[in-house]
Amino acid sequence: MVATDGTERSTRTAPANAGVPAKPSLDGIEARWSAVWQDEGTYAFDRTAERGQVYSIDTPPPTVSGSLHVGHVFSYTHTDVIARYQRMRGREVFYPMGFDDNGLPTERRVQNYFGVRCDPSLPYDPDFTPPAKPGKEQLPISRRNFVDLCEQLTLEDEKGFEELWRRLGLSVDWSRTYATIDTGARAVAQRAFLRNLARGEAYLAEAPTLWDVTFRTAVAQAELEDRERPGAYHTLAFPRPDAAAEPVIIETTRPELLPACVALVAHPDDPRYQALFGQTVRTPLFDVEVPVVAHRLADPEKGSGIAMICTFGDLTDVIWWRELQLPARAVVGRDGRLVTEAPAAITSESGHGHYAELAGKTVHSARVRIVELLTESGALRGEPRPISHPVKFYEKGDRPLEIVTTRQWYIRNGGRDESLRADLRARGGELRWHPEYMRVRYENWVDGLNGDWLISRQRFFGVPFPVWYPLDAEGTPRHDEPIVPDEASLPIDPSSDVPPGYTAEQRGMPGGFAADPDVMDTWATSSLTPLIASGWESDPDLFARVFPMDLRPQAHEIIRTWLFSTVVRTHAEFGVLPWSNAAISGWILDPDRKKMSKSKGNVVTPMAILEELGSDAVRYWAASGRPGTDTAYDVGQMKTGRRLAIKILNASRFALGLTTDAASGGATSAGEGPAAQAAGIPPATPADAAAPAPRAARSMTAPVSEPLDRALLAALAEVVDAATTALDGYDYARALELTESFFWRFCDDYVELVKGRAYGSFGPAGADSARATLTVALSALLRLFAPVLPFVTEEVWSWWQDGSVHRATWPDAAEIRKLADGGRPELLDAVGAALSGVRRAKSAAKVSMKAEVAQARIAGDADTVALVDAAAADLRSAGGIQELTLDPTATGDLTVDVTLA
RNA sequence: GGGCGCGUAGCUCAGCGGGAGAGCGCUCGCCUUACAAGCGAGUGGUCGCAGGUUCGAUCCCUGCCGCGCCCA
Repeated sequence: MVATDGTERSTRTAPANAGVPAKPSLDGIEARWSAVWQDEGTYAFDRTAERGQVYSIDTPPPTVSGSLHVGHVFSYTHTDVIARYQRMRGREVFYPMGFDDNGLPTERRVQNYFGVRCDPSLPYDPDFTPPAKPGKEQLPISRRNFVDLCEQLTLEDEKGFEELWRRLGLSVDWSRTYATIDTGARAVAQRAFLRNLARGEAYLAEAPTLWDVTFRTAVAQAELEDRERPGAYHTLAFPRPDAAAEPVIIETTRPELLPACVALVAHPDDPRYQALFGQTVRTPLFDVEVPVVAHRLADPEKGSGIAMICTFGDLTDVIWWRELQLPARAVVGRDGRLVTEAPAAITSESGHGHYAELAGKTVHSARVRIVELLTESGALRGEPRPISHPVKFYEKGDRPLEIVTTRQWYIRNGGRDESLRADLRARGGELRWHPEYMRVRYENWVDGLNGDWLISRQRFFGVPFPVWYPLDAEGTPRHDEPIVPDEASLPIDPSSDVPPGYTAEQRGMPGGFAADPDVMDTWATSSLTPLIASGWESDPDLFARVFPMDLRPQAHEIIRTWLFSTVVRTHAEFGVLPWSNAAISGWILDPDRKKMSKSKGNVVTPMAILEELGSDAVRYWAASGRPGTDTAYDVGQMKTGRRLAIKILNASRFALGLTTDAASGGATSAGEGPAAQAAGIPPATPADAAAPAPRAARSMTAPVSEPLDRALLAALAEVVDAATTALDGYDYARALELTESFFWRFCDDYVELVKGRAYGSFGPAGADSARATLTVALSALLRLFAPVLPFVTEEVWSWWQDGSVHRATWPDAAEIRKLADGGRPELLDAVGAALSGVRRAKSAAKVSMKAEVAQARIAGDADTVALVDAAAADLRSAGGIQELTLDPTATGDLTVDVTLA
């Protein structure tokens, strides 16, 4: 028969049984089914679906400059399980894939890979080719050449990623990929920025900024981390103007900032310093007069309770400087060295002399030298006292951050506006979190914001700000009058594109224009992934069908960055949440309970393990990890998954064999009995009717008459209900556990019990009942397993069903329950316990399980024994029991006394 | 320092007011025509510690100890 798409599919159309291989195997199923899914468009998004029918996913774009590790496999599997479940529930799943190629990690990788570095002052070289091997010295190249290399390398990386994802079986629509630096993403990032700017949510400000001196870029609060570092308290004496008065003693960990000192500060209630407030002191060495001021943030417990305020040693300095309106005397430059020119406040000759000793030195060297100078002058009291204290670092950097005053773009995020902060906090409350307790991470973060979101980065590979500045007659940029492009022209690069109303010759000329030199923070682009993937402003029809999205899956450590920033952007643009659900995955830990990360060198490459054990096995492990819970990398669990997959192959082969071996009653065509409905087999079409109907389907017209069969189906219906509830709550692990444990009972007890009857030992009615039950149960089990084990379930499905299991409907508990017709799940437990008792006796006697039992006597309470009695014939058959006696008079647990033959 | 999560069998983890569970491991057995990459049976835990609530606590409350993470 020819399938609807025109391809030959012999396994689906041959006479019964021919589709079931004699020796089923997992070998090669990943490649085989990935290709079929691709060819048949199994996961293609139907963009005619209405919004209510769509389930849309804001997939995390992995950073292509890194490599995928098992942590990715872990969390992406979780999302895929949900996607597959929703698809089977009848939702049209919008599941795109992005690649994050934007930003510093890519720059670093390109530098190392090609042995180059970006020098923006160089002109573009159209003939440039990178050296075959990176040389010792990094080759300086132009910005455009550098960006070309970034794009070249990330394209290769993307290919490798896609190959792995396909192998893993992600049900992504691969026709819908994006990269965070591609044309569409740049246009979205620039458009969103221009809208922020127009509404006043984006603004340019010259302000003290956390600065990484290695990368020479500003960094945002969200990218900070505290690291414990050794330091030392230095006790310094500040002389009073009245030389006779006692000097003021302060303690500082950063004596090199003494030339930047603008005041001393103590707590307003501190009795020790009441008399000093309003007075002045003079800085040692530099002899600058500074006031003693009061501020609540001065900690009376810390050091001597009085501190020096420098511009700027830390973020508290910035607060003091701003709130107390102190002058700026910056000494640390963007390169992390003390600037050449002494602050103007230093006027004395000796002050200049001392400063000259420090100028040009790194912060570290300056500290060493100033300690010597302070010691010589006598201002340093005692020895420095070593301490350990938290120091702020850029999370990707390895030198402490400095604070320098620079001009930067900011986006309002509630950090300086209580009403916006409250609104954004409320958005977090609106979002459904899985697991629920992850919400507090969001709230902690919002509550702790101390400023707006700084989005400028002084880097090369990123989305440029779509902004130029007019130059006045002296050639000085007018930062207060930025020139912006039309939205229609986006994306633009202001360093090569010319603003409206100007000519290219005017670039950099007085009266002309200059480009904003910076690029946006990667999060400024990543925060727009729901808009990039949905075709915001470029495909309004698609956008209306998929946005706001249903799900954001992501890791917990980027709630403050990715999740929060996305909420900020859509709140500003649309006044809505970007998605209704956030599923937060945990981390992968190595067997020593350490987080797996590249820097720890304990990362496992996923492709090897996928090839060794199969994708379903690895997915099984991933899906066993509870939502949000950190999970150990566990090869043993993967092996269990592989065994499960093999078991599904074998059990399916057997069950399908049982349902087709013996001649069966009716000759009706497939898909018309009630069991056929419950098994998910569609009604026959005219084309199908011409072909021989699989016998598996024929027996499904038979009624499920036996109590044991009804019990099995009743239990199955309960499992379907519970698994459905679990998946609706994003608890894929619970759903898997329920399905798996039912499946083992199905194999070990039910199938063993009905084997004889299904072969026809007790006549056609009993056989048909068993076969119908096996078929219904197998069909439902395959579909329950399908989201977690897409390959093996598709393989088995193809033996006897049309179409993909991944487009089949999710099992319907009500239909199964109807077939069960009042069957009692406890019957299965009771008969299972009886069978177990018989096995125990054989095991204890060390005889084969097929050994005959002369007599078995089963005692228990009347109800339980009656249940066993209802399946007595199957029990006798499965246990090889010649004489079965039932005693319904006992109390307590079922007991089984066995006399072997 | 504040917040959140977690401490249950040798290991990995479920359970979360009335019988302490699964998988792996280990022991013993079985070539049983679906499966020996299998099957059957068994072994194994004062459920972190100390109080409290309750007729009853692994489960709820309080405190403590340990581990992890987030935030300062």
